[in-house]
Amino acid sequence: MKKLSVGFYRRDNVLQIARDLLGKLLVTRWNGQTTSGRIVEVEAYEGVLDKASHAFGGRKTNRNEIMYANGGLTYVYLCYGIHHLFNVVTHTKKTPHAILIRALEPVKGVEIMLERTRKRSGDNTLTKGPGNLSRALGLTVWHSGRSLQSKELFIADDGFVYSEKEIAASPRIGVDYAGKDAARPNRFYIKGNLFVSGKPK
DNA sequence: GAGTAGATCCTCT
DNA sequence: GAGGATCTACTCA
Repeated sequence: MKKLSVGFYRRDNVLQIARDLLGKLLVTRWNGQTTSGRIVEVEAYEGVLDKASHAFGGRKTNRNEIMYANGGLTYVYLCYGIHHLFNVVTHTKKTPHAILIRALEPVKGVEIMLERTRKRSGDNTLTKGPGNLSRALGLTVWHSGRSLQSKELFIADDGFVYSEKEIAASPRIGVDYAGKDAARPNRFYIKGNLFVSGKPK
């Protein structure tokens, strides 16, 4: 198992990176508690060109300035006053691409996730959807702007790969306000995986 | 089982 | 002052 290098995040094709993240392990390690999960659903946000992105048209604020940093950082932000959404910043400086991690398949520390989410049994809602997965891994805005090269928080490759035919693309979720950009097929997920958000098949 | 309202608060205009 | 990259629970059938 090895950490993904910064070179992985700094490529220019955010859609390719999003697709490559499927099957990788997202690992958090704090307070002596290790939790990890395999990424099964992501959404790519194409910076200034994408109306659904916080950085559309070159918008830059205190909140989203992390998107303008070099790839390989986290960008966590609070949505609807309740949910923390975990993103990975990609590309290099000045190009605010980001990838939203929407769902994981729990691998390690399931009990810890249950405790954090106050659930009793490990059903498939534990890390289904960006709000849930952030809660399960203990991610908050406090972690925004951190490096994915640290030992507390990183994405690793354990050699597992999904085949091309297991991966599906679709429009993104919850971005209807983005006009025609809402129809972009920037969401990638594993077909038939129980932890992918939306309606189960 | 499906559809909808309410939660809840930070950020930007 | 409005609205958002969401989730849950409750209603109704």
